[in-house]
Amino acid sequence: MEQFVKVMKALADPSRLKIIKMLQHKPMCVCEVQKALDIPQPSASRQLKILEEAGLVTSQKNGLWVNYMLADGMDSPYAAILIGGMKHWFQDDPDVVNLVRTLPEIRREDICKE
Amino acid sequence: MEQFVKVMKALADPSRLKIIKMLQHKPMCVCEVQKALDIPQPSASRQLKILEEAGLVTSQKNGLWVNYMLADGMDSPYAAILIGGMKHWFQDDPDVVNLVRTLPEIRREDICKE
DNA sequence: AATATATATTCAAAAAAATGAATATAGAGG
DNA sequence: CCTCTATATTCATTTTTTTGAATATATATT
Repeated sequence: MEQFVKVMKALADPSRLKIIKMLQHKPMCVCEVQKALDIPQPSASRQLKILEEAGLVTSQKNGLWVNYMLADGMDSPYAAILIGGMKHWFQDDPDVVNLVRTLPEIRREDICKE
Repeated sequence: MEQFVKVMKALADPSRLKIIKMLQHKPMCVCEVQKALDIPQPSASRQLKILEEAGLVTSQKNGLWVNYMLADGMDSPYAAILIGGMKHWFQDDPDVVNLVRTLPEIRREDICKE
């Protein structure tokens, strides 16, 4: 029940939902998320951590970068069903539509060196 | 997305989860919930309201009593899938097991007139 | 080793949510 | 109309989350 509550809390936030919607399209590093949502870097890092601790997202280190991607939900039935549902939900949300549209332009090579 | 967040927040609380687990067995009025969870009456009322506003629970007035029961989720796909999942989840949680075991003894006729 | 960069953490302040106590409302019955 | 009872609401307080700013860590490069 504790783990379920953790998943619910992680998903009870629009920024984090947007992150998940973006990760449905491609893995992203912290600075890409930061840029896409136009939030400070520590904030992006924290949101991703919350999602990861809920089992909704996993990360993979690659040198200096950390790739965050959707979890498969194998270890949490709660995470699994929500990740599944979210594939279809919010497709028409204006914010999400916009975000996803700008996604191809968000590339770490262009963005993070500033 | 706003509605989804509301559902997540409603479910991010152990007391409210327990209420849902109880409602899987029978409709309950406020004072039954109050007694089952051993919480103050206003607290029971508020928790039920939060669940209702999230579309997870509906209510039906019957004279002085208000019957709360699980929603069918017809108006919210989010609520629907969570209500569905929760039929199977937490079945082994000690708190839930105990609660459900005491449930037959919680009857408004015996309890509320005090 | 020194520097640069992507990410993470800490800590204080702000915002949001939960709780308890008191009180209000609404319907039933005399 | 008055009272009783189940439920709802309000308000002040406390607890929990969130946020921003500053700083720390880790890895790559020179």
